[in-house]
Amino acid sequence: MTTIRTRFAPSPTGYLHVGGARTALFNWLYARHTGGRFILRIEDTDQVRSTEQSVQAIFDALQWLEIDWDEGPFYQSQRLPIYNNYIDRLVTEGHAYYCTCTPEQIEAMREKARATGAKPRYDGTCREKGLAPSPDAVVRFKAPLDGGSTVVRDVVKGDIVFANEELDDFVLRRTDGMPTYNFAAVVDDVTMTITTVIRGDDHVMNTPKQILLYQALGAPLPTFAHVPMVLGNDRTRLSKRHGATSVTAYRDMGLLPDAFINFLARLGWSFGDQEFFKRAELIEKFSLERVGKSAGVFDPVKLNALNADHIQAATPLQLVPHVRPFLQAQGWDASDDAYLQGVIHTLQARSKTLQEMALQAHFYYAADLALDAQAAQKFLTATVLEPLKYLKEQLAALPSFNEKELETVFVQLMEKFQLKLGKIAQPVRVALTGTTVSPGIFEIMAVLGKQRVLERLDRAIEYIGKR
RNA sequence: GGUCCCAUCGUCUAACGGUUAGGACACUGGCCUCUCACGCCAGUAACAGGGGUUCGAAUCCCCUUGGGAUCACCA
Repeated sequence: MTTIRTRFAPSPTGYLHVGGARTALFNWLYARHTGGRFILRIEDTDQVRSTEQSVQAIFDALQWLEIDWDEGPFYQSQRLPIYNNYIDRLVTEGHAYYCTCTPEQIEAMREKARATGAKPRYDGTCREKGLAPSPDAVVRFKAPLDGGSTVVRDVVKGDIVFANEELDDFVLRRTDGMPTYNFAAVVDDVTMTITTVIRGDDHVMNTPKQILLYQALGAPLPTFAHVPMVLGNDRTRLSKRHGATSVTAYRDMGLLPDAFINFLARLGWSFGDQEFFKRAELIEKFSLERVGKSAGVFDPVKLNALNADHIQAATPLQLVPHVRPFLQAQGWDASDDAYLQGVIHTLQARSKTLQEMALQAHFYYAADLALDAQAAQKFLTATVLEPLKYLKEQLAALPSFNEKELETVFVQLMEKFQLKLGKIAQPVRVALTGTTVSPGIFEIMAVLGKQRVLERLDRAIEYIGKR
């Protein structure tokens, strides 16, 4: 049994988008599942569109997703000698040839073909000329002229047959000396001994060309797995119009990386009825056989729901490093880990995103908490003045501040003033949080601690006295 | 337009010839309850259409329709 070797080969022409992330994920999962190797390769042969920042953006996104690679990153721009070697070999063996037709001539060819209703393709002008290398010559592949066909054996799509006459003599190396995508990808996959090519199904039309190249090179074919596209809500290719497509944008919105990969995995892949997967579970259960064939719509609502599940399933300790940046972005000093864990514990079940959690944590960190005018007006009334004063006294006398004891104090208070919990809870909530919506008041008090609670009760009592 | 792929609730999907077509998100109702959530229970909702094959089709075949991908010296 040979070791499985997969690769993710993005072109650095922008940030890593959702579809690319899923391709990377599937390759990574498959390699991890099979105990194979996952290779990262940067396809930067497009000199004008490739940028340094894009490479960095891809690294950042993969790092956030915790998708690590075993080999690379390899840069195609640094492998020119290798491609040139194979070009020479292909030319001497008669599989490729130099061509000096200009782009204008090619365009004219296509125009003519279109006019007569034929397929726009290279007409083979230089095919048999036996031209020598020159600065303005490209190298073209000699596509087979036999009326044969090339079949792509795809693990997710099944066998796909292409008539060879659909192919033309495509360019392998440009006049600037750079290899083209199909050629560089094949040479790399051959030399890196990639066993399994997993990529978006927008690449199926390239595959017969690549198979022909494998054959010309005398190299064994890898297994192909073309995974379906990710669509926007209008069933067209996902783009900016549909909202964020950059992976790191989801990080910044407060998604957990494990939730994001869970969502991405379930978009196109399934394991019975199971929706929730921890990372290790994904690795354990992933298989190419269970990848579906049809394109799926990216649903941010479901992504958030799954994120909420992952937030709930995590421990406060695990969430600390993920939540802290969002708190800091709000301007809070979130350096106290123990306090933060308490905060997280009370907010976990109420937050779909880390961003939401940070917003809801406002009252835990605001030094000079403002009371919502409407809430104060409605709940901080004269009738609760005495109960609040009593509460403050009782709490001040409490040796420790835990939920059980706090509850006991409230039971006594309710009895003494003949109040239902519903009548006193909201005023207390407003006093402590400034609003009418929050976690349970006992848990809040336990986290806030005696000092803050007493201060805030004081301020509420003061407020009532002034109205 | 040529070539190629795809087709189950609004969305993600299960089903691998025999099920009252299941689950999840969303939505609606109820329960729980100190607010909001969480949780629990219940409900609405799908096999694109037409032909075959078969005792029996969501499942296999063909056609139609609809959607998508791709047709570069981009990747």
